[in-house]
Amino acid sequence: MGTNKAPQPLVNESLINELTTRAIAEIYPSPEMLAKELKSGRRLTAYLGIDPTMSDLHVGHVSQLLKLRLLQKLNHRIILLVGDFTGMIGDPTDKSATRIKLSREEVLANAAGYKQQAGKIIDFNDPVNPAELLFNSKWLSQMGFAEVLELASEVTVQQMLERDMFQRRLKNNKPIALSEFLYPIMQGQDSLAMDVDIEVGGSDQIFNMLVGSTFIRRHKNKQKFIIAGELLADPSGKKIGKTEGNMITLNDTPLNMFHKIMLWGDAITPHALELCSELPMTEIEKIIHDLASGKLSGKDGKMFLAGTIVEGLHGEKIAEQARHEYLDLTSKSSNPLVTELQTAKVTKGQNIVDILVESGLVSSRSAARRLLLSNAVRVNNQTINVDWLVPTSDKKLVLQVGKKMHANFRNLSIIE
RNA sequence: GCAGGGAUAGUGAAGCGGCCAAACACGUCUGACUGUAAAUCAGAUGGCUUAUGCCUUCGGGGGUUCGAAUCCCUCUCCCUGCACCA
Repeated sequence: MGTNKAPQPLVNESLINELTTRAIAEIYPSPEMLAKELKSGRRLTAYLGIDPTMSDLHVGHVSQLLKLRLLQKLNHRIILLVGDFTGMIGDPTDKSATRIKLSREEVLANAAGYKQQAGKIIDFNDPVNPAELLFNSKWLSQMGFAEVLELASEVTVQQMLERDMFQRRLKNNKPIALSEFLYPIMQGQDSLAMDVDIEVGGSDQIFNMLVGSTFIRRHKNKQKFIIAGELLADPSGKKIGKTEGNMITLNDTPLNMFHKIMLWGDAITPHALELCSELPMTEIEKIIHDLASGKLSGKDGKMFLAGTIVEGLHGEKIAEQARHEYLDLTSKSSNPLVTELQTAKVTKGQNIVDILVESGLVSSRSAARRLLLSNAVRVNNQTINVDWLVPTSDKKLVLQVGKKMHANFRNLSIIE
């Protein structure tokens, strides 16, 4: 590493404009100052930190990764930081209770897929300006108590307590672990250790990111810029993807991703296009206009959204294929024979209740019976009841529970 | 350390000796309607070889009782006062 000569930063008005205005919640100290810095010709170092608390990155990360991508295009140095050390403490942001600490093993396991998934958006293999992957345990695990105290003295308890989520917990008499106060300090130390100029993050990270700016100002005597992106939400402010089932990870298959996006409310389309795609803002304006005038239906708008997001991650060809498979899967008449269905082996005469449990589609026999009673189970698109047994004639059957997710389908291959 | 209060299913929260597998709300799942969207309406939501049957659940353990989520003892954890405090 580091044998290449650092590339010369580009000054591209439209990219810089995109970077400083699109999907932005806040830029510190100001968008203008950031734009000015980006045009200074100095090569800047920017980073996005992600705690490996989950095994996969999700759509929420896309807009921030796109910010990094823009910076990469402008030839600035970009870093994806895996918070393998901080992840073991747990960020208190937006948590009403102390977060459960993760074990070292869990953290590393979760971090494993990040590079590959983030690689769909930022380029780790660029010959001239590759993105870098760093782990913050590298410096945080080396710190002594004296250094920690030194940094801790630069942040006041009052500043910490200003945070809503701490206030809420104080009011509700919920505990606040002292280690949670140290979280922003560790994140600030990340900025110091990498000597960054820009930190990219969600608007929920503003407090933590500002601590880093404070440290940088005091210790490096320069301004660290903060690009705080908007969080994906529908117009009523409801956050997207908070529930497990609707969580779209960058590891989802294209079809799955396409389908999950189609389950979002229609109202999200413009916001999601702005955040999660690279579609030019002028195009998005047009979509908004067409949606408002009725020229584009809510459904078609969302189809477009799903196609655009999947294309951004997997390319045009695969996106088109996902679209076809989705249409195929959802058309009422066709047999839902799609690629990549999981297979379960069954024997002739086997009872449907057993099959449902053994194939992992439902968690208990009681649950299976309940679903059967409510007409939720289909074989080859035919609703079946509790008494159904594997027939002697067919060789392959498609079993479906409910009509929602791709994951609720199984190919049944019958053995003698 | 002392004195009080609390721990109930995914979450919040009722229940305070039998009618409790446990109200209600949220969430989740399913059905209808749709665009396998949203909204709305309806049902379900511990498990079991489907049973107006059995088993396991109300922080852990032990007891009282014909019978305990409910009473007593004890342990663990949390909260609130008071005391102590580098």
